[in-house]
Amino acid sequence: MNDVATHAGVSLGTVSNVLNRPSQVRPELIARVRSSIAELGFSRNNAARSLAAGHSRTVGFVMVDLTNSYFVDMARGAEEVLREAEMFLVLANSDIKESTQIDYLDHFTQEQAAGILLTPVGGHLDGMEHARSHGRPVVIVDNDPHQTDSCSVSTDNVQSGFLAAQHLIDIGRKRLAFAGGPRSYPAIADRLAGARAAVDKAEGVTLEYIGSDEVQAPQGLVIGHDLAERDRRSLPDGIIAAADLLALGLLQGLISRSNIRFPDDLALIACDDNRSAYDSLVPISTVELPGVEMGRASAQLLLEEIRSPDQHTHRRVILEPRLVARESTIGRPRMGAERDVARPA
Amino acid sequence: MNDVATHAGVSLGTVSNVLNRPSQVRPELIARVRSSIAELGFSRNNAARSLAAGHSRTVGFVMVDLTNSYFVDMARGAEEVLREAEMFLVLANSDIKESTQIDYLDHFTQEQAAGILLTPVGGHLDGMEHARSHGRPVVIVDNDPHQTDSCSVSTDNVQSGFLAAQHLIDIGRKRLAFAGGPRSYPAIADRLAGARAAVDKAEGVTLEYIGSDEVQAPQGLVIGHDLAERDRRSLPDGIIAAADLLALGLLQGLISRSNIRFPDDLALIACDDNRSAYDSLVPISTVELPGVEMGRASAQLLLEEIRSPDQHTHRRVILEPRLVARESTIGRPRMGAERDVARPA
DNA sequence: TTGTAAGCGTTATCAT
DNA sequence: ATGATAACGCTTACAA
Repeated sequence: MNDVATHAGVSLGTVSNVLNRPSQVRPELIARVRSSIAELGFSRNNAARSLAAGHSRTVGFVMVDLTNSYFVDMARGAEEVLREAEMFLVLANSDIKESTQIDYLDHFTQEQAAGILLTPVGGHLDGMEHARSHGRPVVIVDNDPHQTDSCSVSTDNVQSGFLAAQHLIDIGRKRLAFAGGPRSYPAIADRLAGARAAVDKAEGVTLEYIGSDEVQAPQGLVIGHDLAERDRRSLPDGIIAAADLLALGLLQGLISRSNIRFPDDLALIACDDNRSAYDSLVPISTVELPGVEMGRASAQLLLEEIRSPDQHTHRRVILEPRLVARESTIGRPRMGAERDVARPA
Repeated sequence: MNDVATHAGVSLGTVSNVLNRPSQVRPELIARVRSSIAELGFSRNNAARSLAAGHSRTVGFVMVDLTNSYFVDMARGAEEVLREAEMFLVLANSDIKESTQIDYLDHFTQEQAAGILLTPVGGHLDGMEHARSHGRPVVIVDNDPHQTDSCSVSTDNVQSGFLAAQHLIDIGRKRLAFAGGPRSYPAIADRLAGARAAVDKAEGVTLEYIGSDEVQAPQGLVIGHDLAERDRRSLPDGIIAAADLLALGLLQGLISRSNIRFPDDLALIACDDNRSAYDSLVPISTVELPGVEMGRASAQLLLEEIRSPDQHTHRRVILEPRLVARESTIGRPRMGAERDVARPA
């Protein structure tokens, strides 16, 4: 920047002003400085900026699972609002390891990050306090810690389960099942509770619980295979899967080992939407989590705290999920002359 | 750090030495300083470190596609070797947008990143030169620019296609098809060329090309549906899919609309492994890209250039893919008494 | 409106 | 082995 000043024949301060407060500089000088910058190929030094300013223009996002589109959507949402604020979002993969999460939290703290977004591994907030105590605002995402001195943005999992079950009830299903576990995981427990609430509210509808120790595709496949063995009368006519990969596996397990048709014989709906799983066979209905909106909301809360740390008061934002009905519950859109899917014979 | 020095009753320089060169400090003082650090809850300021040192200890990875496990594997591999070197890896999502890629490249440059890893969007290297000219080492990943002043790490796509086709030939398939496009995409063209090479080398084996404008699941589904319409004699007995999601769609399209059995009637193998797609139905054979190894290799090249910028000479590393035979080509492992899969009637 | 100069918290180079 | 001290390149008063 010194070189630029010399080259443009102005002082260091003026160059800084051109960069940060151009309105306070004579147009003529602005032009001169700008052309010097271009000519010299000058690039600002953020280390120096951060040191002088006391914080960087970077927000760090410590993420649990990069391969899940839900989280990537959050990153997109957050990036969008940060970009408007002329800040950058960088990601760190905690890879579901608590110690890695702490490492990155510390790293962003040392980097003087403007703020930190955190999807806590298994709800663990360790390391967050350290970041806060060093002046780094933190927003908890996809997790509602109920009790904490940070803002948080999460989704209403009870509502997810409720919407899913209600949808099945609305299309006339009576014998529902909720598939997925473990129930010790709050998100799962909440969804189950929501489903139960919807069922209890309805007349003559039952809810069966089918557990699993994870909610990935393989567990779904196993459940699907098990269901395929059942005699038809004991089969549920509507299933709520705790997660979409589980639903995907379940669907495939059932289709490959039975003649059960979706949604005619069985309607299937998932909670949570990892889009990568849906481009196939029978598009699965889902209660979609508002990933992008969550990202936006968290970035906004973060910006608020960054800009006015004093008058800022923490908030817990809970966003509502949205029902997306697809073929697995409402069947094919009636247009065109395509053959039915999932009807092998 | 000044506070620590005062608190421990030593000089600033000594604190710095305890942190960076403890071997040159008397054990007694080390202990004293360390306990002061703990007591004061001191956290280093990386902005200051980077400013003084001329570079940070952070490597930036500008990634095209976060939701693909292939790239996330690279991040894991790179992270592993960087961690040993006491450096950090942070990720930026270019989201397949060239302008975003450039933005992040500039950002990491300004941040004085120790180095940059780049999976170029559509092979575009714009912005890289700028980073280099400002002293930031860059390693190109998953792309072989043949001509450039950077190290690069890529996979041998021709070999991918070759291995896939050879595997089908080895298990006795004669009428092969290669599915996927567009051929203007180098990775696809190379895989096709490799497949062709294997076919040409074999006796009495033919290769059909089935194009598509993308290699995602929906295109696979369409191809699968089309194939289901064919009369059985004109059907290939072995298919190489240009990418795994394409293969997944293809498999599902075929299973849902025909009685074709895998691998009995048709053997299916994919190039490229996005693991998220494989936990289902018929596990699909694939020619796996060595994501983790690529990440490790790129980080190593980067470290080399970071540590000795002068005597460093650029290298192009090309890693070999690996055949992973699964059920879609070699059938079920013969153990246990499980029913056959994919045999609806 | 523009220039001057004092930090920001380290690293690294000197003496000691 | 330790203590001073000069950069590092910017931001931000404050002075002109």
